[in-house]
Amino acid sequence: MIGHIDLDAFFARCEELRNPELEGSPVVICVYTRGGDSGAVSTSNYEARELGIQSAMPLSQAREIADDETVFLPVDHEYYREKSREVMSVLRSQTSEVEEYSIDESFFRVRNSPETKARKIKADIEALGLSSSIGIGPNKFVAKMASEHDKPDGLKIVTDDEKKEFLADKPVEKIHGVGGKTRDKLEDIGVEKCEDLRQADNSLLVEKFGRNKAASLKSKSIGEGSKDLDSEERKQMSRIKTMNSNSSSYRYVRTELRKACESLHDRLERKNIAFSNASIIVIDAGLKTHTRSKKLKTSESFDQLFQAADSLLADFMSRDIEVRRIGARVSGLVDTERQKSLEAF
DNA sequence: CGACGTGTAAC
DNA sequence: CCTTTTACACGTCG
Repeated sequence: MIGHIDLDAFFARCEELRNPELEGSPVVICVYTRGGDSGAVSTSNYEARELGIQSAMPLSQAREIADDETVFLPVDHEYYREKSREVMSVLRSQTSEVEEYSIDESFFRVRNSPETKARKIKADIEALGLSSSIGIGPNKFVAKMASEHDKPDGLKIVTDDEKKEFLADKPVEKIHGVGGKTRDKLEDIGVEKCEDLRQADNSLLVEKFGRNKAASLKSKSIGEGSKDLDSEERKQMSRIKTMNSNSSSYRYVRTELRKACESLHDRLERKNIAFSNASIIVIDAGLKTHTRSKKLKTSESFDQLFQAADSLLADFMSRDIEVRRIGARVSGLVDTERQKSLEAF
């Protein structure tokens, strides 16, 4: 079977750990932009969720519904990354086959006694001061649905025989890959629960979503999914920044783009990664996203990155557009270390 | 068929 | 009012 582990309110819990006085109060971890004037909620602890403060909520809105006990803190990724590494190494000491899915989630293979294994992992993580929810199922999709099922501090095992019933009454938006848009379209055709989806007319689904997505939705409705633990090779890397004020000046946006490229290139350099595609990401004042990209010969220098990005920007800014956020992205990634050892061979 | 841009989704 | 980073599917165009 496959297990899925999810750390409960991870960023907020990390902050509580280094400052226990926070415990019991609503805690909101924030991404601040424009000197704190603007921003969004990254994570909140369960006390803050009680107040209705959710991930991705605009900070202005979170401030409105907060009480005077509520503590707002800036994200500290480096610190959470450190804690995450501790957790992942505990997990790897318990199970050898692990797929780190994000900073606070992993899949792992379970060969026998799932409940004992899960309890052991949860206890080890608790010893680090963290709370986790574990789901175990016949594949990754069901495992993830199971870990979601009774968090926080949850443990849910769903067997192959149980999976259909387990999913039946779950709302479709709980399905990984179904967000707001897909939920609305499903609602249009009277599909609200997984059970409705299982019984839905195939040709109607194909009409709404196309053949591939229709098939994928159907298979999820009955709890089918992959058991493979995927490689963690990164396929792209990007850096995007909200500018201090919106601008339609190419000269100004260009200096911000340069900063994004510098920061992106630092990360590429640290990890010895070359790239063969460069893009810019522009988010306009209306929050609409635009991307422009071009294929390059395999490159690794900052100049190659910035020159490519800048030429895309010059082209894009020739029309009149008010820019809010600007960023750069690279793909076609190549590990230069491995590349060198291959060439030597 | 490959390159490119957009939309959707998740963390 | 509205962050950041990654992935993938799909449509279009040449």
